[in-house]
Amino acid sequence: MIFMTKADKTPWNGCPVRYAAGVFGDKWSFVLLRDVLLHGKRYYGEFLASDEGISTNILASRLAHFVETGMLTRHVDSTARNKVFYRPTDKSRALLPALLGMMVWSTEFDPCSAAPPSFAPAFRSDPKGTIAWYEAEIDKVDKGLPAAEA
Amino acid sequence: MIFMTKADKTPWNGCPVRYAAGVFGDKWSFVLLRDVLLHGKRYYGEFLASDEGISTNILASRLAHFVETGMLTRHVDSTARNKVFYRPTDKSRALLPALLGMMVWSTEFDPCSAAPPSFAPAFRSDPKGTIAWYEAEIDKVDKGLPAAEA
DNA sequence: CAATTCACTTGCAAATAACAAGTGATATAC
DNA sequence: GTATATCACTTGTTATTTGCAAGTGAATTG
Repeated sequence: MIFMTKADKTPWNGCPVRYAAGVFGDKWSFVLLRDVLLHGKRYYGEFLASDEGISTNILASRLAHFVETGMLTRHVDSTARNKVFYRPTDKSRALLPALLGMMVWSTEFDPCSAAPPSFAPAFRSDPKGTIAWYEAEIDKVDKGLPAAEA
Repeated sequence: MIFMTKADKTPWNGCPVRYAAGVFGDKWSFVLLRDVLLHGKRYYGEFLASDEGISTNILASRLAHFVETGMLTRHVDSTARNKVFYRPTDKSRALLPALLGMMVWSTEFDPCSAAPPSFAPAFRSDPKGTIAWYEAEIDKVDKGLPAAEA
């Protein structure tokens, strides 16, 4: 479990910010959420292949943590049983608004931002519509996955 | 600098999620942002006193990182020159929407959440108004601070 | 002017991350 | 049907980061 110190015997005793920090408060969780929610990645091998170069042990531990915390569910690919994929749950999908909000912030303050200039204005003028668009993309990806199997 | 690995020579080359992870993608940054933006804390001693029990070296390094990345400015208290306070900048204040979004998410999914039940509905029905309320609280706190001095 | 407060710094032990090299299960090629 | 390759991890080792305790020097208080 991320986030437990001496002064913090009870895991996070109700503070929402600390709860969030416990679930995804580290850099690799950020990029995994991006890959799942924004880039349509589902397979272990896809996560491993992303530009940041996460190492296999860290990837495995973060995926396990996300499964434990109900952010992802793990499935064996029924058409290729040596492959494994992870699906976002309602809980992780519900982070989309916050994640998009962070991205708007980054595009505003990162001088090197490579986000399309239309993104921040679009989100600001119609946040619900923008979120709905990403939700629909997630649905499309998940429709293309093999039948779920624990 | 947070977030540099072998495969990541150029700091974050444009990805907004990675930029965000580099600036505040660790658990202590989350709670410091909470303390500054939501709890009106400004002084080194106030941050140190928060429930989580951050240690002095980590606090110093995180504050320095926030100053480097333009999230906070450091000031010597002109009425007590052995005390130091940190003010949020426009950049950190601009994170309020994302931070509040995370908190809404936490209150929805943390079974132990101690957030007032009115918070999430209030934010959902009037996000701009809720954000404006927190902005105003920040302004109030900053008005009470001694004259800025580098 | 002695004791205290304050914002850090330093040193060290423990935890975590990064990297490299397996391992066992499944899948593909012949 | 067997050899090879692919896949999702584990394991082991080293490097980096964290956490804790104990300073340190400047400024303040008594």
